[in-house]
Amino acid sequence: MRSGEGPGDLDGRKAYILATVVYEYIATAEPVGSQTLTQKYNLGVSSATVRNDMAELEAEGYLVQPHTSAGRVPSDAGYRAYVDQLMAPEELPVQERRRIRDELRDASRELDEIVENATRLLGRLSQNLAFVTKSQPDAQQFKHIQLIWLSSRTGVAIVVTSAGVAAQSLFELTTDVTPDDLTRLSNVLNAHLANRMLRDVLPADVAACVAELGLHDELRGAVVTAMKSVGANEQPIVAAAGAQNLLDQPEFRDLRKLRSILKIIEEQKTLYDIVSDSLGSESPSVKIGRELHVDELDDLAVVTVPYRFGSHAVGMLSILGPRRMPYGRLMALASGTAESLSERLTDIEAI
Amino acid sequence: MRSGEGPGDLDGRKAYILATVVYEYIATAEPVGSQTLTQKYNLGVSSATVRNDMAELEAEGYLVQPHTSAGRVPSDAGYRAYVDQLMAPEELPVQERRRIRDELRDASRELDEIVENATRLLGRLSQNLAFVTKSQPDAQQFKHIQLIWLSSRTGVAIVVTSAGVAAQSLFELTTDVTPDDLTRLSNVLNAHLANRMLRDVLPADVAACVAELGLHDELRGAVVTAMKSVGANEQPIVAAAGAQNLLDQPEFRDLRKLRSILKIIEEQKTLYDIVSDSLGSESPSVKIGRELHVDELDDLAVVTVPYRFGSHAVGMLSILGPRRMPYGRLMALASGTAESLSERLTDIEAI
DNA sequence: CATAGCAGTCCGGGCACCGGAGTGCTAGAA
DNA sequence: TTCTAGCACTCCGGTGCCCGGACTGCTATG
Repeated sequence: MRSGEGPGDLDGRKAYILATVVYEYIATAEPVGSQTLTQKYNLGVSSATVRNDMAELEAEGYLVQPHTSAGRVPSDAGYRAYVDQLMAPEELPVQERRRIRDELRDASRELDEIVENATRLLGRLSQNLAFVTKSQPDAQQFKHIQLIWLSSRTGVAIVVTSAGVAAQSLFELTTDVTPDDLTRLSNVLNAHLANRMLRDVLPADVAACVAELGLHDELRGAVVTAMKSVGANEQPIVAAAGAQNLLDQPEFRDLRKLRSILKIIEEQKTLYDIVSDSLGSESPSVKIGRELHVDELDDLAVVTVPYRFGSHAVGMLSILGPRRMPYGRLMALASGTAESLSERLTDIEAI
Repeated sequence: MRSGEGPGDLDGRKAYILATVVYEYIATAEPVGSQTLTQKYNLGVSSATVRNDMAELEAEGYLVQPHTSAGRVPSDAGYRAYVDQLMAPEELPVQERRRIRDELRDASRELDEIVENATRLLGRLSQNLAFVTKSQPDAQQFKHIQLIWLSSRTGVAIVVTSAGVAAQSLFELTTDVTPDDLTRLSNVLNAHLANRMLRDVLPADVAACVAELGLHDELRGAVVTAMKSVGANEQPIVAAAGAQNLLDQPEFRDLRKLRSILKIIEEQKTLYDIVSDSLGSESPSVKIGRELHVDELDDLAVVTVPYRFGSHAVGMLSILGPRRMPYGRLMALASGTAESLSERLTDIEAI
């Protein structure tokens, strides 16, 4: 932090003015001037004084001016200070919290579908784009494997993990097996490996099980491949909902920008990258503008909160919207939704 | 067909003029005037004559004028006549056909993923929105069921159909079963029901199998539920790709329109409805403007072609774009992609 | 250190204007 | 008849201009 900058010099009035500018800009999407401020908010000083403070805040990097003789707009640093220090944290009204829970209640029993419903709900409530990312599969626990006999030299392996049924994988052998072989192998594997973390299951463990039954070593490959394939073909982004909400925001007037953003949403990879470093974190995080490290998303921001399945954080629920988003409310909304989602998922696990 | 209208009066020159107007408008997105026409195309008559013909074509409903003293634009009927009678069918160049095949070749082995890749490819090549719908699951063949024992009163049923592994369904019982019970029941079910059409599998059939082994009738419910759930939780739309391409078209200048279209794409239900009546059809179909019966999609059109898995048409590949789309090329492109996709899928089935 | 007043800047909406593209109609030629 | 040439008329849309409004920064003063 350079001297002369940073939170240190956010004394009472200047801090309040910064907060007010951010707040007002979030509400109106118009650059805010000193006069608007003194009129709408009870500052107790004149507009000239506010002007001086705003000039300082600009010099310190918290505000920027779109052009001379325009009002001020927050910079990334301005939003950051707002989120970290100035903003009053919001709570979700009980009533709304209940509504979220209710909406998630009568959803299906399919894991992905529940998560998807939560995402759609969040997209609708937040009036922004909501999306959800699953954590790395190797942070999942191995629960169960079932090898299914199809013909004497082919079969399907189904792997169940702590995140639900997760992968099926065809295999082909050069030697014959019987349905019974596969059943016995399934049982041995389950007995030996159940509840281990997936990343801790080594090919050698599998080989041991295969050898124990005197089966051909080929099967080791089939099983290992199946386990590897958990998550490999699984999309990191389960669902995204509410893209059309973004159009309402004035920052999307520019069609070219809109186009590249739509592309990013559709490709999903970039979205995943954005939240990937918060994956597994237990606390909400906010990224603003440049902090996203994606040129096209310069004036957007993302709020990310974890959700749990049982006791583990297994994924993140995020809201993508204009940098000028109501952080307090969206954070409360995301947290509330994630909480209800976690509860719902945990109910399911209890079966 | 009312007298005085319809293809009947599309004699040589007028038909040619209509075709040219549609062609030109598709290329330029500008209303076409009589002069442009005589200059760019070799009509052999003067612009005045063309004007007269165009006035007639307008009276007959094939063309419309955005406003007095503007050129003409095709109506739904105009496009329809173009597609059905006037347009020269296009073939995909061998080279392009090969490129499509190559792009699909090294894709994954997961069925849904292959289909999704094809959709993305089609979106990219067509520069429009591509999406894919699966046919009703009860048009699928039952292949295999596996009941997996989790605890003495719970388990998972996995149903494999001709469209690939399709559903898993948890069940809970009030009486105990052994892993062996489930394995035996799986075997009996497979022996009795394999290769039947899913819709022809009756609860009574399942009950017979359960009774044969002297198991509790509860299991019938579990199995039937699992079979029902094939496709129930499956999204009718597997993938949609290329929404951002739509932004390039001048017809999407209107943000409100764009917004409602995005919403429709995201919700998917409407997209499904649009193609649902062609599902299972063996031939390509085109729907133009009002024919879609969706107000918001008034000036869009859809091209739909079936793809096969083995010998059955199991889904439809569609392109959604402005009504002013290059029908010939897009139909060729969609057919080509569907063909390569079908081949690829059929290769897989051979395993 | 805060304030009042003032001169200066810049954006953006509104308006009038005009050129261009295209039409329909009528009268005359093939 | 059927086509063509010519003409008057219409309407859109881009351009340039102007002006009001909303700011700011600066300076002088309490």
